[in-house]
Amino acid sequence: MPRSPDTSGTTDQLLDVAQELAQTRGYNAFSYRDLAERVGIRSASIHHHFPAKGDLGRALVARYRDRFSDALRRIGAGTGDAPAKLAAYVDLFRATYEHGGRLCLGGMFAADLPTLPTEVQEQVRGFYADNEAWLTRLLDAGRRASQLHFEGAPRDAAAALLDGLEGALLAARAHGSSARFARASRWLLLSVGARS
Amino acid sequence: MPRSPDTSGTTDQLLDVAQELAQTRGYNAFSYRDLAERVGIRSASIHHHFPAKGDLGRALVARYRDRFSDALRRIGAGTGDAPAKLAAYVDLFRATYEHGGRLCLGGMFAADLPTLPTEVQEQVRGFYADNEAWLTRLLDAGRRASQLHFEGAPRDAAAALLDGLEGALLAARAHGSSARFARASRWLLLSVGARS
DNA sequence: GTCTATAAGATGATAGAC
DNA sequence: GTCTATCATCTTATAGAC
Repeated sequence: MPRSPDTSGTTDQLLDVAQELAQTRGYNAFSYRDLAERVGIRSASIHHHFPAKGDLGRALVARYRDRFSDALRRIGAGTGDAPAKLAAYVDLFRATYEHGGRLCLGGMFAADLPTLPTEVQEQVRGFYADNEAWLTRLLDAGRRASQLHFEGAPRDAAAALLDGLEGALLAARAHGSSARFARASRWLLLSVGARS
Repeated sequence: MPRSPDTSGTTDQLLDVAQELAQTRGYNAFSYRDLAERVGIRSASIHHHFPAKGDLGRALVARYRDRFSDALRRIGAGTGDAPAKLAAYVDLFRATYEHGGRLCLGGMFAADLPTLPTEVQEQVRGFYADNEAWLTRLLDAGRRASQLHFEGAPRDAAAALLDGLEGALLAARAHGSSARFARASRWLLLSVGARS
């Protein structure tokens, strides 16, 4: 009988390693050779899985975006109130930093944007759109339910929240401090009136 | 009689062009050849001004940090109240985006951090420290004077503010929209009770 | 201070054998 | 699906002439 989806296939292994390098060093600071050495095959073999580096980049953001959307759906379907869901959202970013000091792939690729193939650029914009839309809905509903308290448009607060978290990852890694992330993110929650 | 400091010397020209490329594409996505073509000399000649790329990187952040500190001093020495000074601070970042969709060099190099020579890494951390210290003082004084209104430690608000602005530049460029920056930054000002 | 010439190594990529 | 071999190009960097 067939096993559950073999997640250790070479393609997945390549994606896993490439994602780590992309989140840590950025799109332009890792090579097929870097991947090859860590996965244990020759760099030429990678082209069988991803003919061009742009194909790898596209697959990378597409998968990241899918997984992130899944996480948002899981949080949204949960039983907690808006502050709890917001805390769970923040925790997604905290976990990213704890995972070897990684940045959000969306944020990292946003920094690399003009150097990326256009299809990858579009995926990055999609990642931002996903997050802003989800956050806007959560903030709006939370305020209507008097669970959150802030001034201004939910859409603006959502943008500021996402940007704050992306920036907090950047700063936390620069400081080499998870506490630095915690301080900035705690304040963000406070600023939308999410008492915890 | 000698002219005022010749700012169009080759070294300065190289720094100017390198800064633009660094803010736009990142440290690893521009080469001595890119600089050479734009400045109109041969790439080998650049090594006379900056023997290794790390020297260029260090000079780049050092100058950026100096200029930024000057701007902070100017704002701090101004006559306005805390909300006005905060708005002027935000405007520094807005102007960066308007200047050809550039990111903050500090934020961009924070994204490139692990690929940077260690001396450059230290300068980047220094940039963050400069900004956090300056913002902390401003926020603290502003709240004591009842010109700003927010909860939590000024140091945490300062971190969140800086991170929000770095992230807002990233997002604005991804969206190709100065309005996107305006929305996020306006909300940030609102969140510290800076009525404008 | 800028040039030509040159180097060693990296990079993304292809062809073709196994 | 992975390998060896090979490629053109790019990248940082040096030596030495002008």
